[in-house]
Amino acid sequence: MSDERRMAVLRAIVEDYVSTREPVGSKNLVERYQLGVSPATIRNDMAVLEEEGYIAQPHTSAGRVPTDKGYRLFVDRLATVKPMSAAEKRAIQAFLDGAADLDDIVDRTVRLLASITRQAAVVQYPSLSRAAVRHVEVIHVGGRSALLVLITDTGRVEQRVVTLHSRVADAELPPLLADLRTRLNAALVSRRVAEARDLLPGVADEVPAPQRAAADEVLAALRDGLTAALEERVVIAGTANLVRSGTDFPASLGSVLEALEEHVVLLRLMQEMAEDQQSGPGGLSVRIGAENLDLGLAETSVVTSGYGEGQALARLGVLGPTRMDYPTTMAAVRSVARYVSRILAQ
Amino acid sequence: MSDERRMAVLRAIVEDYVSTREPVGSKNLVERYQLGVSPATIRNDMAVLEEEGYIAQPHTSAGRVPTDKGYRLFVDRLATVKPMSAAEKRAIQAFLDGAADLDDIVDRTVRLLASITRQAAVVQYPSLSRAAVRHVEVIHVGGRSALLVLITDTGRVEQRVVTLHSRVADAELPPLLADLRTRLNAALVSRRVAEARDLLPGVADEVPAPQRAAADEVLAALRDGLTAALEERVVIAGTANLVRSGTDFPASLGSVLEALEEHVVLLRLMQEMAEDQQSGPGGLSVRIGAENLDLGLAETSVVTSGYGEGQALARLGVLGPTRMDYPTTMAAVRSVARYVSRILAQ
DNA sequence: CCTGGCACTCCAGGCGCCGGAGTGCCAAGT
DNA sequence: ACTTGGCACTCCGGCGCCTGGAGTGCCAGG
Repeated sequence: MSDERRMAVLRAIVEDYVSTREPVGSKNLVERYQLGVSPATIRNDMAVLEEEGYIAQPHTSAGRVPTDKGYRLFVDRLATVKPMSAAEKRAIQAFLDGAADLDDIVDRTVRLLASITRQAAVVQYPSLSRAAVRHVEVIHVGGRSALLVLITDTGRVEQRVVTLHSRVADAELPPLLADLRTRLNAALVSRRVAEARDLLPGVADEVPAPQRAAADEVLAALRDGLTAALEERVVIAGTANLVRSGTDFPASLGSVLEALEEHVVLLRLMQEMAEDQQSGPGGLSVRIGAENLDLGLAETSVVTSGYGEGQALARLGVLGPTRMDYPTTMAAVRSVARYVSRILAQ
Repeated sequence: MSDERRMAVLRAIVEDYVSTREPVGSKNLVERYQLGVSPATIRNDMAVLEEEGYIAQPHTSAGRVPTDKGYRLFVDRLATVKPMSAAEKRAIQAFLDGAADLDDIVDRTVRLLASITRQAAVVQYPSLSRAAVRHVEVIHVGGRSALLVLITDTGRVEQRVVTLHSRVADAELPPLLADLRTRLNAALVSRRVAEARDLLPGVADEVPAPQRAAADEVLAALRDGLTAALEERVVIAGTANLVRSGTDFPASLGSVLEALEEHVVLLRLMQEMAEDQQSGPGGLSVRIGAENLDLGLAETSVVTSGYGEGQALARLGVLGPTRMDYPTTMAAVRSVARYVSRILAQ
């Protein structure tokens, strides 16, 4: 019972099913792949594979279809991630190199991923709790309003406008704000965002009593901005691609789109995938079908990779039918993640 | 030939077809609506309506279905926009009142529209070329970098980071930037964004020669920011709703999603609808089916309304199958537009 | 352990059939 | 000049039937 050949059979089944979308039978298998044995032998192997839960038949006397477990084994041990061609690599680089600011990078990346994989793409903004405060600015913009600007070392910028209601003379406002600006930068710069938020009360305590109320108003807004900077954000694209391969989603297509719009769900998924220790080389992580059933994404597979410094800043990836071409998808995700990381490194 | 009754028949056909999704025949029509005549009479009317192009039959001996032209007549002259219930109005208000900044308003609005109409919703950011500059800030953030912040009176904020390459002594940087800040605010505040962009060269000309190169670098970045502020942005939601009523889109569902992702297409559509002088009371405008064929949105209808000051700031609306419930959809779009305008007025 | 043969299963799709819903038209009624 | 009932006609949609083909499991022999 050559275990090796059975694996070859499983691989052939997955590849064939992915490309034809039809249950694959023993006869076709030996015709299309060099297995060197007769259909009857293959049938025996298939019976074992079915017993072990790697494949299944839709109904008696039909061909076999890989199960989620079968796909899992395939990506973990059988698939060889095909390297991308030089031309493709160059295209990726050229497309991403034109980006200006962070928003632009994220936007281009998600479109690029969607178009080269022909599936739905997801990119999470680099931020997480690892980001640190780079600069805080407090600007008096006429009247009793002030503008707060918060810049993190991941390139993210948050701003808030505060209109002060406290009893402070108009003339005192500018010096008060300038003072706050100095204190804040001294206290917060190069702290992590979450840390910085916890330090705000300490800053407030050092402000002289008469101006304390106004300072509190400003700090409340800043706290708001820091919280927003902690908040994860995602961008998606290529949902039309899901529809195109729509026959692969019996009935769930609607719920898939819903999940995609519910950014909270996506973020949780990305989070979980980041924690998967099974994530292979290059930070690639794959979720298959029912593995994320709880999220309303049964029948879908997700391939993601970390990106950014040490692949820890955030994740990006694609989402498609369980029956997807894992090797090429994984290659594309990995390549894009690398180039984006490189660009962000500047 | 009572023209009046024929219109009543058309209205009944539209309403029946919208609610049943099935071609409607003369017999059913007299049963379900109080028309006070016999089926044979209705048949005569229907023959005329078909002759005039308002209805059509999918095949001989089937019921009638409204054509695009029929829907058009319906919305223009036959439909009575049902006012929303007090409870619904309160719900809308409550949902929007919690919003913090502009992004939050837009985000909540688009989700709200999608959920109450059960269709796809689109909200364009208020900006357009009407927005004016409220404040420009130039901040020195350590080293040779400066942060530019641009605020418009529509609440939009753009920021850019510039790293200077010109030959300017480190010590000269702060005063140079402060000087620029003053000049820029003097020249640009309360100008329209497009106007402001054209004024930049004038500002540059007044900078003393030795610092001219550095100033140009800063102004280039600001020009960039102003251009971005001019750029239209849209947000969409509720694409899953389109899939749910998927049977109404024979084959085009994919292209509809594509169009939705191509923000450029949407913006052009919004633009065109804003120019439609047929836009009825309350700034409502409706596009039906093939009227926007060129955009890949055949079989789709779009209902939008302007919102913001004088309904001129931007547009919002929903997009769904041609066979949609126009009266309630129009009512919902109108109500939401009003509340958003009210909130933005502050 | 592989292989050819064989009997069995079962879906997919083509065919024919009919009922029902709908139409157009006409002649008669008001 | 409309409206109406009657009537013949059309045609889709669904149902049942059937058959061909692809696939399987099992067995006995190499």
